[in-house]
Amino acid sequence: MSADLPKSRAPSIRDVARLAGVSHQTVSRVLNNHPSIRETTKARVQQVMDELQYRPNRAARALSRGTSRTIGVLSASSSQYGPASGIAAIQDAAREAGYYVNTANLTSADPETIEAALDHLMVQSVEGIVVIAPQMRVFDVLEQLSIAVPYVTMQSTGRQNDHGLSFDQIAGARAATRHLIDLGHRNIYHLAGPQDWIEAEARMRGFLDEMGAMDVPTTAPILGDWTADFGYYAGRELLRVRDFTAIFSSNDQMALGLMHAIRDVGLDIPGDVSVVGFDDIPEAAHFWPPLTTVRQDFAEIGRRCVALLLDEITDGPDELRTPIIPELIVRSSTGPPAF
Amino acid sequence: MSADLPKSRAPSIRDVARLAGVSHQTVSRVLNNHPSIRETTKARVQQVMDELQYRPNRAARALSRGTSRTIGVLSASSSQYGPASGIAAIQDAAREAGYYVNTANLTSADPETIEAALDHLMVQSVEGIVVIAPQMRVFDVLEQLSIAVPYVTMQSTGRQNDHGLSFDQIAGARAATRHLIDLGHRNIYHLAGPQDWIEAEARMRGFLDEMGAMDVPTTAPILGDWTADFGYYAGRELLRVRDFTAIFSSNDQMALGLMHAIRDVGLDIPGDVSVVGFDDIPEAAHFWPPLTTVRQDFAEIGRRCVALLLDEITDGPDELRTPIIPELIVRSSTGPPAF
DNA sequence: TACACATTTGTGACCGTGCACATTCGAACA
DNA sequence: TGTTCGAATGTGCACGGTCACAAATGTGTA
Repeated sequence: MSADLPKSRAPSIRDVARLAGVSHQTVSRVLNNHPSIRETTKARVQQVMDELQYRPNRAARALSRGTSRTIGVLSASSSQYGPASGIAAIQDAAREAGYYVNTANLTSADPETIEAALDHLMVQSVEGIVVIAPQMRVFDVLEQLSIAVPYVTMQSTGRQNDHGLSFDQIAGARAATRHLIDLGHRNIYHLAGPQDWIEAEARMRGFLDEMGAMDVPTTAPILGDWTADFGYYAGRELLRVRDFTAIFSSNDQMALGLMHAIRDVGLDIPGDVSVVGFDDIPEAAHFWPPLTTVRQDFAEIGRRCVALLLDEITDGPDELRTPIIPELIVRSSTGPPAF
Repeated sequence: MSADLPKSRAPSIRDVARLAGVSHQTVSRVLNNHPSIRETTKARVQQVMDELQYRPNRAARALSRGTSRTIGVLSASSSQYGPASGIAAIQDAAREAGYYVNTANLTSADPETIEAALDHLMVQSVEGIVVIAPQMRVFDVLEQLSIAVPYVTMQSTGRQNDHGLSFDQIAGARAATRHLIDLGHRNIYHLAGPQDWIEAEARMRGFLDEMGAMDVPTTAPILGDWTADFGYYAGRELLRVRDFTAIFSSNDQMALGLMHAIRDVGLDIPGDVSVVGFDDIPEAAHFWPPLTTVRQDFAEIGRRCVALLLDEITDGPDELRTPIIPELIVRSSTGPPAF
């Protein structure tokens, strides 16, 4: 209410400079804590900045140095637990590193939508992209557009030019499958995720690999859509011909729907049918029965994604690519077969 | 590979102008589709833009017009279903309106954290903020800092200067409570959300109001933390003295934990205890038993938030503030009391 | 043909910051 | 006291758009 008249404009670097009796460049140096600045000068400038409540203008900064300090997130089904925790972790990690995050959601998977979402990110001149929509065709579009910035994804694509962060989905799926085989099951179904999803593919491969390695005959996996609704529907269908004693579901939600269907027809879990999920969402421990599942640490993966991306932006080492080993959480939805 | 030498710089408005044989201002006019531009000129410019793969630079734009076309989201527990769907909806709606979204997560609720998160948003000169972290103290900080931009929240705060979008939580909670009373229950507990949360407060008030209106004696609500784990723990505690026939939980996750605890001690749902949740997360229909709950359309609320905020930014009408009426979804977790 | 007037286009400055380069300052040393 | 050299600071311009204003061009009418 004293000297600070209601200027319409926010204070700029030059306003600070004037009041501190230095040049605007000196103020800039204080901002970026340049080494050769006298302590007294620095203190004086900082005091004026406080008084004026000065905030650097991000747009001007971005324009001037040609770099935005922003990373983009390309994400599908971001209201689900997995993607959502990943996004949250990415945001926290990015903010910690002084970066900003912009997210573009994919509402469908056709090329135009993907392209539009990418455009939305590129227009903001993001310096890198984390892809949480691990559908193969997203990568097709990414490669085809020859995006000018580095990108990483949470899962390994298995392609030549792999930008993936290999959380070892295959090992996780194998552990889950092995658990069922070890319990004595020989008729095991796999409820997979949607075709085209990298995670679904990897988990399916893990299932098939383990079944093959243990010489257990396999039936074709059922392709689902990740939802509990689909799990229920698939369960009802499968139970019309009851030729199995265990099901490995590609995620916890579908497992929940499955268990619902199994109980609906009056069967017991795990007495009649064992169920294994994947992800270990926080609710899984309270399903009925508590669900045996494979824990995936989304937060850790999110953090790694950012670290990897920033490394790539600044051309760092590759050690972050060592895969994360998943953990099988055995609860009460699995047991030996009845006969 | 012809004229476009590998310039290091991205093409600017002036590059386009040169090649199209017009002034840079004309190009700018094409970009902002100014009315008085000859069709032929416009076409020519647009063709050059395509050839050059020109993209307007957002930073330059923001700097020049002093407006960022960005809104901020301040969010807590953003990996949970509710906030996550809200955020996704906000992003979609904002993008549709030509706005960008930046999110800041709150990892804790102490003033410094809140202030830091707000700072993160303000530095990006957001034009408005959607608050999805409806803790009272967040608003304390918001008011105290006298934030220079408009903000809205999904829930009504009940304060004088209300920035809330009134999804009618109280009505929803009353409907849920009424449902239990109508079934004949007279000993009903309420498992509330954390103190300080607006939603928790509103649902609790709805519960108490309805109980009072129907002359049913009330016990003090139990304050939880929204998690299934807590629901389980609270259930175990409550069941040591079994003096109730129904519980109304403030969200579905806690209801899930509750049901887990109830079954663990060998009781039947709804035979011995009825349970009602709140939110209707997609999994609720597949809980065991399928959960009676109050549906909340997070996506719709998210869209409204953006609409309301943009209206406020541009000083529009207030009709969007009419509350959304929630819907009670009756499933199988509720029934008449045993005696 | 000349004039008024609307439509279309151009010119130059400016937004706030960082960079390259120039300058000044101050201490150490001959 | 003059010289040298690194540390500290200043100057001017560039970044890529938009804005206000000026100029050119086109159109209709006397």
